[in-house]
Amino acid sequence: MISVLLVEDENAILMGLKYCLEQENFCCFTAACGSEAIEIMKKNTIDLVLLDLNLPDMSGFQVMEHLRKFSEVPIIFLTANLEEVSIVKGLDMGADDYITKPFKTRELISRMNAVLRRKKKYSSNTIAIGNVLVDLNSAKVLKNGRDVMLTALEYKILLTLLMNPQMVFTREKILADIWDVNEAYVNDNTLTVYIKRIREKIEDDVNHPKIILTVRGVGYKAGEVS
Amino acid sequence: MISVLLVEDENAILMGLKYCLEQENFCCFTAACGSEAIEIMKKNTIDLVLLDLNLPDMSGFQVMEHLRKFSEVPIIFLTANLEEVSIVKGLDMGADDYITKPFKTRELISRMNAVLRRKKKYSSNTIAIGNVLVDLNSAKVLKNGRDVMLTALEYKILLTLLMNPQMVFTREKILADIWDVNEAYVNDNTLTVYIKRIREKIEDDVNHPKIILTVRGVGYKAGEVS
DNA sequence: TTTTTGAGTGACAAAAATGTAATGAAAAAT
DNA sequence: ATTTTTCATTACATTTTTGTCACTCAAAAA
Repeated sequence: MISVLLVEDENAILMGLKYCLEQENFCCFTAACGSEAIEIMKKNTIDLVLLDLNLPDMSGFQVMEHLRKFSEVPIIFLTANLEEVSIVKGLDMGADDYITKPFKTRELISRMNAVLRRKKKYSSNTIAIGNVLVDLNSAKVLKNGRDVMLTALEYKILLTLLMNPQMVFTREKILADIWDVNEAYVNDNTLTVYIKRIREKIEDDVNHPKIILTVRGVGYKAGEVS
Repeated sequence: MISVLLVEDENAILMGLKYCLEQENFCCFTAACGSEAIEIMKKNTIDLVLLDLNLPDMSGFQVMEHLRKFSEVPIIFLTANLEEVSIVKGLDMGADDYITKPFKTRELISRMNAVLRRKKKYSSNTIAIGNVLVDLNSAKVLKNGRDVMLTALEYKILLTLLMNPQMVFTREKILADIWDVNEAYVNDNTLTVYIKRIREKIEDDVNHPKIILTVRGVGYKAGEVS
C-alpha cells in the first residue's frame, strides 16, 4: 500500500483528491498547512507528498526545505498557475515533478506512479505461505494482514523453514542453524516446544497446521499439505 | 563458506580429499560409512555430498535413497571403475554428477562448483555496513563475523535504519514503524534507550558510533560518518 | 491388539527483554 | 556564562522469553 501525504489548504480540493486517490488504493494522509505536513512526516512513513505551493503558514518551498532535512521522500508540487511552474522549474529545489491545477486525476496518478518508479527503493522482499506473510526487510510477520509478534528465536526458526519450503529439517539441524555451534547443548524437545509456540501464533488451527508440517520420524518442513 | 560431506571408507583417500578441499576453503565433514553420513546430514546443513559407491555398511545408492527422504542436497558419486559409471548413469537416481577414481583435484572442484551453481538456492540477502553484516534470510547479525544476539525489537529497529542508509528517521517515525499504529503509546525516550542497547551490541566504540549516527534535533540515521 | 516410539502440551524457574523515570552530559540558544 | 534543549546513561519494576521436565497423546510397529 502506497501512502501519500496531501498538503492543500482548500478543503474542497483536498477532499476531492483524497477521495480519488483512495479509489486508486493509495493510503492518504492530509494536511491543511505546512506545519501540519511536517508533523505528519515526522510521525509516519510516507512514500510520496503532493504539495500545494500556497499554504496559509508557509510556502510549499519552505515546507520542502524543512522535509529535506530528514527525508528524501518524492515530492510533487501542485501549482495554481503557469508563473509558479517557472518558479518550480527554475529553482530546481529537489521536487520530483509538478502539475498545474486544475488537473485530471488520471494524469496526476500516472505522474505519481512515474515518480514512485523512479525513486523506487528496495522492493519489498517477502515470503508468502498460506495466509502468512513474512517481510524480510522489516522482519514483520503478518497473518491475514495482522501483525504477529514473534520472538527473535521464533522468527529465526520460521525463516529457516521458509527459506527452503518443502525441505525437511531435522530438529538437530534447526538447532545447529539457530544456536551458535559452540553454544551450550540445547535439548531437542526444546525445538518441539518452539514449533508449538510458533504454530500457536501463525496457524489457524494448531491441531491441523498448514504452514509448519511435521514429518514424523524426521523433522519439520514448511509447505502446503499434500 | 560451502560445507561438504565426504563419504569414503578408505581413510587415505578421505584424508587426502579433506586436505585438498580445505585448501580450497570448503568446510569438510567426513564419514567412513553410510550410517555415519546419514547422522551427519541430519545434524548439519550440508551444501554438497561426495559419496563413494562402496561403503562397508551399505551401498552409496542406499545412502542416497536415505538422504533423499529429507534432503535435496546435491550429490556427486565417486566411482572406482567404469562399470560403476554405467550403473550411476543408468539408474538415474538423482545424483548430480559422478567422477571416477583416481581423479584430479582440479577436475573434482570444477565439477563441484558446477553442481553448486546449478543447484544454487536463494542467494544470501545481506546488508553490510562497517564491520556489521545483516543477513535478512536468517535474521542473523554478524559483527566481525561473530554472531550478535539482537532482540526482536532491536533487530526491527536496526533494519528500519539500514534499509534506508543515510536517511534520517525521527524517533517518532521509528516508533510508528515498529510498534503497531494502534498500540499503546510508547515514550519516545524508549527509542533512545533502544538505540543505546543496539549500539552496545554492534558498535566498536559506543561513544563514537559508526553504524547508527545521531542527527541532533532530528533523529537517527544509519551510515558512514562524514 | 498391545507395545513402542516420537510428537505435543502445560507448567515452571531462571534469565532476558521491555518500558519508564530520574539523572547526567553535551550541544545549542540566550 | 548561563540557560535551555536534546541526547545519553543508569537503574528499576514488570513482563516476556527461554529452556527443561514430566506428562499426555497419537502414530507406527510388533
